[in-house]
Amino acid sequence: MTQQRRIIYDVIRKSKRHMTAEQIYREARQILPSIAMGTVYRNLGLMTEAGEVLRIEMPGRPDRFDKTVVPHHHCVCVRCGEVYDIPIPDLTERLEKMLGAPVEGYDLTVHVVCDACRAMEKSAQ
Amino acid sequence: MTQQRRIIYDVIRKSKRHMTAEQIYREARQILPSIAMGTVYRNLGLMTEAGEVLRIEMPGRPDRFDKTVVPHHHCVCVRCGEVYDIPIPDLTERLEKMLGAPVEGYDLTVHVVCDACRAMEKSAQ
DNA sequence: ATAGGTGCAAATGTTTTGCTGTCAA
DNA sequence: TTGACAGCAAAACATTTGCACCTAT
Repeated sequence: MTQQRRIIYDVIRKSKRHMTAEQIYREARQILPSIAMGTVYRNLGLMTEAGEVLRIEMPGRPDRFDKTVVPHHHCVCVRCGEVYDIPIPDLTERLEKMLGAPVEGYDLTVHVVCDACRAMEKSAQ
Repeated sequence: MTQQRRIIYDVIRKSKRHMTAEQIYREARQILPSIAMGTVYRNLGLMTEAGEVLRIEMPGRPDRFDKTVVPHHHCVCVRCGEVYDIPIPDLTERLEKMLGAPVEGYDLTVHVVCDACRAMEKSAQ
């Protein structure tokens, strides 16, 4: 494990949010200014393959990375774009029942208005 | 409605598949060789906004376009990448119940091995 | 010394956009 | 005739990759 990889991992582990590669890069540069974007992407890919972090993919948005590697679901705020974990059970069996065929997996992103944005809207009106 | 837009729409309407912009472009060029990729994208965007076609977005794959505009779900074959409609009911209420909060919408793509690929695998072994 | 990782820059794939000219209403 | 749209090329955006160099074993 190189210095760079350790820094990238620490950034992800310390963050309460689900960060994009760009955000991780900016944080990592605070610690090691010479680190390159390519190195961040390369290590994120390797760490994802190794199961050390979880890559969250959503249509039309940059990937985000999660320190919690057990499979779980996410929602995205339609106002601010922030991504959060949500406590929803695995739907594979349900989908197989509805579909009547084996399911290899699925992508699910729930669109919501997050608490912060809801509070803001309430105070604004 | 311009000649180009009519052609693009016809290509989508006549196809049994869910085509990418690239595929639509290739088909359209058979009819009007001077048509430009930008024109295809521009019209796909306009037609999507107008509700004339449905844009199917999936992480890491090019968008696909569906002549069936009523909201419904799709699956993607993990072998060949082909996209199909699937008959699954709307999950909004279920998600809201599980989440205990309002849901603005959601993206769901089910990963499967399609019939064609399943048949191929069966005959191969 | 050597296998692998780094930094840099260029390429990738998809999609959008600026601009100038053209066309259909 | 004029506003919308075409064609073209360049830019945008997220991400990957080739390559020469470096660095820990």
